[in-house]
Amino acid sequence: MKLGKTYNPSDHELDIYKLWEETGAFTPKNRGGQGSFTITVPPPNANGNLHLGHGLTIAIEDVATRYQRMQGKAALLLPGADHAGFETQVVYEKVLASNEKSRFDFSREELYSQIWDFVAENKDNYQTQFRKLGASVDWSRYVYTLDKKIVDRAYETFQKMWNEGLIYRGERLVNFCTHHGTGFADIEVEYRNVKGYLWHIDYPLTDGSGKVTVATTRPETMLGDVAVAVHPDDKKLAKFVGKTIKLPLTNREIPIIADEMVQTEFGTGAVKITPAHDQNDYEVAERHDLPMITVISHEGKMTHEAGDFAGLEVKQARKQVVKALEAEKLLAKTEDYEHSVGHCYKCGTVIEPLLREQWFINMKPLAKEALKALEAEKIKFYPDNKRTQLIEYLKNLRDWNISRQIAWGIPIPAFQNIDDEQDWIFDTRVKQETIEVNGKTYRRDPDVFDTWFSSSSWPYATLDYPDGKDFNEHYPLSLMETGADILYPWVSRMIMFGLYVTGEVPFKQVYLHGLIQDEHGAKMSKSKGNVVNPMEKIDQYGSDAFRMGIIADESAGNNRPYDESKLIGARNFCNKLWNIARFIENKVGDTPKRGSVVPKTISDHWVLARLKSASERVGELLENYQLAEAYEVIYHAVWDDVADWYIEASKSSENDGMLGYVLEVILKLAHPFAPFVTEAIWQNLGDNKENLLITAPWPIVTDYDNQKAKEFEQIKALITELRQLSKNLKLSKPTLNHTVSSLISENDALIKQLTGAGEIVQSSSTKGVRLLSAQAWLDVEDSKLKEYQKEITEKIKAKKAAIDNFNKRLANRSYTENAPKHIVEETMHARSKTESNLDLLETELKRFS
RNA sequence: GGGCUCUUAGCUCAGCUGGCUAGAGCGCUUGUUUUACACACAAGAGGUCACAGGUUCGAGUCCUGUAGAGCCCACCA
Repeated sequence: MKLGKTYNPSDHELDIYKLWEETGAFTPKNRGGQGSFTITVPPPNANGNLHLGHGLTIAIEDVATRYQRMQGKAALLLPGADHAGFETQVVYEKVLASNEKSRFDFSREELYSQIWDFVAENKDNYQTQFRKLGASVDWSRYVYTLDKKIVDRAYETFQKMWNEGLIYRGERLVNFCTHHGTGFADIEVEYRNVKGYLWHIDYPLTDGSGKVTVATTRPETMLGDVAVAVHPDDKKLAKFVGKTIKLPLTNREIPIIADEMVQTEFGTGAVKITPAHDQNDYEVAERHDLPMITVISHEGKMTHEAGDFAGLEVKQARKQVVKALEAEKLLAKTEDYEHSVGHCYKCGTVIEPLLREQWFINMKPLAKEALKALEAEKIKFYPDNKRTQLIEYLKNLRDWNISRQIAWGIPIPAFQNIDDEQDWIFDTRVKQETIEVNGKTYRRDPDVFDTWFSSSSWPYATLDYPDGKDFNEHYPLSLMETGADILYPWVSRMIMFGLYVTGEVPFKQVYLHGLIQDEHGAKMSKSKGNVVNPMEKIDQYGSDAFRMGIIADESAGNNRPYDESKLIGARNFCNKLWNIARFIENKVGDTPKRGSVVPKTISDHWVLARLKSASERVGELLENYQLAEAYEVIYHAVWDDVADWYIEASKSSENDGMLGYVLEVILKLAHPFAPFVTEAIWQNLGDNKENLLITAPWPIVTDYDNQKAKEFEQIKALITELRQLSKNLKLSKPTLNHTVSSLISENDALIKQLTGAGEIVQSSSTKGVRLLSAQAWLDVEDSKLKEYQKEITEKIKAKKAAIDNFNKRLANRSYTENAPKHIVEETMHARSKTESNLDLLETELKRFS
């Protein structure tokens, strides 16, 4: 089949992907490699579109997987999709809003089934996009986070924790979004700096002997104050401890207590204690056994405890309280004040710390095991500093609130005795609202799990823990590759859960990629309109170009701006591969003679040397996940070594077996990065239908004669020098004289081909310009030699500087004595070579002047 | 307050265990239609590796400090 002039990705990509899929190429199968290689793809939202980060994830994971597959390992890239509880419900609420409905119009069951259908409608979308990216995932193992096996694992884990006392239910301060009506884990709260005020309020002592001034950013919470705290050693304020205060705007009397948490130098040195709405205050109240008064409801309104202010929105209440205090002349001062306030990461509503009953996991024991594993380096991190970072995080880990008050998620398998609030039991009959156990009636907890709770089991749940075949063969995973931003919420928890449930680390390596920002380094966001859509880029440049372009800038852990020029470079590279194939097809036909590789010319030996080194180097780099560097090595092996040198050289002396072989090797090398174009070529050349490139073995390059390879290097240097001189001296078809170089005479056709030299003759004439790379002279008219003088002078200068450098180093006895022998030898070699070049140049200069 | 990064060519970045006469892509300059490719070929220009010290025979690479940029965590009433 004749290949077209340029590679047009869209002509091939769909067919090629279909071919892989239909032939079962993605199914893990050991082809002689050592063991298995396994990655579970971090599941994207089932209803969403892939963004650039997903594109990068797939590119990295697929390159690694394809490389390992070619190493003969049973390679598995396992795809999945996430129900993404809260995220998806938020999206669906927007859909409802556009139909002038809200979640309050439906029961949780109704909502759940509506969202189920909504997601089902959009699920194909993401699968199509994975295919466009060329993800070599095994679709037969596709897992959805609401699949039975995932839910079952979540329930088992919950039960195990319950039985072992790691799960507790308690009324604690919870980060609550009053707009979305659900609590969050600490880690999900987004803190932002907010300009506000620090209000100083006078609290009169009950005995009338004076006042204590407190400072607060939230005056409305004073209605829920239960004490005022001062530092026990505070020189001015400690004397008030034990007295009481008549709390303004209420008729309550509250004590003044001493607690070390108070910082005397901050604010007024006296802190109002509102345990129901502040984490610190909550802890103080626990220590001092104080009551907790809730004045803000889960809807963000003041409760009946707020007296006259009941029913007001928090913001309104704040204004009203300030006004009332002013009226009573109790507002001592209002200062501008910037501080950090928790916000809902979806809607931006200020997070209210509210007292709620929720399920918590005691994280200490889990973190302890994870710390042990991390400190023992049981998991290799790319980059390693993320491991250190995770260790610090785990040392200070707090308990995890896993209850969410939303519909879309996995129901928590816990039921409460309707006659005894304290009596909770574990039961998985969550489809029923009430169950009977031992003659008692229990009502289901209406909440669902935090989505991260079930995703924490991802590595083993997807592989059919505990007794599935996959679990046996593929666990622990070889690699967990994901965004550095979910190191804490996901990676840390997978490690803890993996250790807790399976007793093993869930993966042996972690690769964390950074964020792709826009071209100016700003975060991409829909609202800014600076989002780059990977699917559009694939349509524009092709899937391979997208993959390589996005990887070309990648280094573990670092954020980097999106750079389209890299995609363009990669697109050109695909075209280069295509045209190499086209050239070779013209020479040797559709069926390159694989297997009959006999290197004859020095360029044959040389290209084998280059390809061998590239193949080995790429292997090393990929084992270390230095993807951008591996890509660069392949890029230059293909473009410089094969296209610019080997193919050009072949035009003077063709070796069809070699051409076919060289093509085969570069297609294999490039395949992990550019799967479509390489497979498209492979399929076009000969009958490869039974023999796909995707499952072909990684090339082990055939033997060559190193001496001959080196000879080509010499000729290469000669050619480069000739081209340089011809260009600088504006020569056309110059004659090259050489004395007795058999290398030159044997390769005169090659030299002529690549330099446009006119004649190459063996002669004793030393007329013209002496080359540095060989005992040869380029025949140049005397008139042109004048122009060359300046260049020689400059070259001489550079050589002298270099020699000075070498001399300095070699004169230093500490260097010659301490540096490794081969380094010193290299230096000496370099010096003598530079010196002889300098000699030649100086002789030349003398001759000209 | 704590932790972690980053600063190398006009732009975006590599440079892993110190040996560099510092690399790549894109851009730029000059020339070329040459048995596939102008998404091309050939030849070039361009950097005191943020700064200051230190360790070392030798530092872009290790250490300390300074300046600037960023990310994350924390109970900033």
